[in-house]
Amino acid sequence: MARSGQPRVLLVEDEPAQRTVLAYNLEAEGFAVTQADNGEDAMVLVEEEDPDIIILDWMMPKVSGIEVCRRLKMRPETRGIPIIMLSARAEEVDRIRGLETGADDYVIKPYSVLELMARARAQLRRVRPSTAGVVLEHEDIRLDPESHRVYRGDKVLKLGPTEFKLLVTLMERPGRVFSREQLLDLVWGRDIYVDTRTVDVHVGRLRKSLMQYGGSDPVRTVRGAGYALG
Amino acid sequence: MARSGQPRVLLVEDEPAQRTVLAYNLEAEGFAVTQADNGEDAMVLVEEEDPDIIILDWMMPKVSGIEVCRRLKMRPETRGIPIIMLSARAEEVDRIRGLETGADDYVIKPYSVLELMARARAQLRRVRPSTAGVVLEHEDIRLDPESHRVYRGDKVLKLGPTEFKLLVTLMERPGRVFSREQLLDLVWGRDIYVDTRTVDVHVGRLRKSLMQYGGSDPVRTVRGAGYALG
DNA sequence: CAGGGCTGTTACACTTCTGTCGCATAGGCT
DNA sequence: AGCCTATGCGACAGAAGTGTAACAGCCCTG
Repeated sequence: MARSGQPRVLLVEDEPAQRTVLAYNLEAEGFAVTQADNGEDAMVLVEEEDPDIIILDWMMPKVSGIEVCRRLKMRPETRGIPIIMLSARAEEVDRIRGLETGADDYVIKPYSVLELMARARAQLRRVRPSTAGVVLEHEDIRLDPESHRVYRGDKVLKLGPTEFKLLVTLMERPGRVFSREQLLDLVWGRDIYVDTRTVDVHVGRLRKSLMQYGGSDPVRTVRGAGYALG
Repeated sequence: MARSGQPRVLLVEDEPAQRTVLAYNLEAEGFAVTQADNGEDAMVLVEEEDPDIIILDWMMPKVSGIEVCRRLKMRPETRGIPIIMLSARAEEVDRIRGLETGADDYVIKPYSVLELMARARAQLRRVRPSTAGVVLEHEDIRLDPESHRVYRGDKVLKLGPTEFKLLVTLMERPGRVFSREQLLDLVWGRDIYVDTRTVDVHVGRLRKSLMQYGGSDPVRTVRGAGYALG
């Protein structure tokens, strides 16, 4: 099912203050947030809200996070929902157990809110395009996120990993201008510190790749602002 | 309110040397910096300057950074301003997080200035993403902030960055007369030292660009007052 | 461990934009 | 009309933004 609009997140955390801060940040990030403070409610809300992603505290009264996770990953209809586990303990044992229960990612408290946001987005990105099965198209460029292939006309293009992510980002909103900072954010990840000029270089490489069999340059440079497709 | 120009940062740090270094770097990075060396002044300056982001030292005389943060996050009108907390040691970050002051990010001293800049920019981006998907229109001129494109009739116009920002400003309130000083403020940014006559020149350039395919002059000169659209 | 592909940075050339000046012209006032 | 000030506009040097090649480091794979 291809859904648009705000991605829905189910936030399960028993500590009210932490939950509030996280909810605030998630909402600022563009998520529609549903909150639960225990595992039982969480199980119900998964049904009702059908979230795109779940952020789950490990330690909770009644039904623990790990138990919620295990149950959800057992049921076929909820298995596909990415789960990020929050844990207070850093021991490797926990990490392994968390992943064994099927959590898709794992963040240790105290975490950087930014990091958590980045991971949530990454999970979402991972699940969304493929479940949607959408092929992105713009003019004569076709991009299949599932097979990781890019076509121009009837030719298959060869792109590097960064070029690919860059193109995905641009193609998700053709025409929109992305600043170098936004692109760093979306393509490289928000907690990576890379010179903004690097974006230029990769855009250059992407251009070259897109035109490897000829054709016009589909990437528009907006001086003083950034880059856009078309 | 859609603001353009330099992002404003309120830097609150009681140690003069550190404050100076940071202010210097922030300014070099394009921020308009307001400084405070204690929490009380900070609270006042938040009102007066309405900053886009606050960088806040944790340890300070009188009102501590934590307290400032807590107060600001409590009030709806200031809650949206991102706050980056500076803390002296890693363990303290835990405590700050434990206190749930609601800071948006934390940076541990000694920090890399580069990192702090990156985080500040990231926060700014998070809050001020883009002027919503609205297309500004006035008579036969259409301006799409997202794609950074300007049309007159069915022709795409080519504008320079300053001309574009100038036009955005004028189109946000068609008919309103903006003084040269206001335009400098809105388009160039707060404390940029530029001759007011420069506005004339850019208005001239904007006029030329808007009429590059013919058409009437949509910009009205109000002698002794400024410029307006229509 | 050598080779290849990819990445991030840097340097340089090139283009476009910017701010200021000087002078022409228009508008308003007495 | 005559005067004075505000505005328009072309020119220009310097600044800023951008494209690209070159390079060194990294992580693979064979």
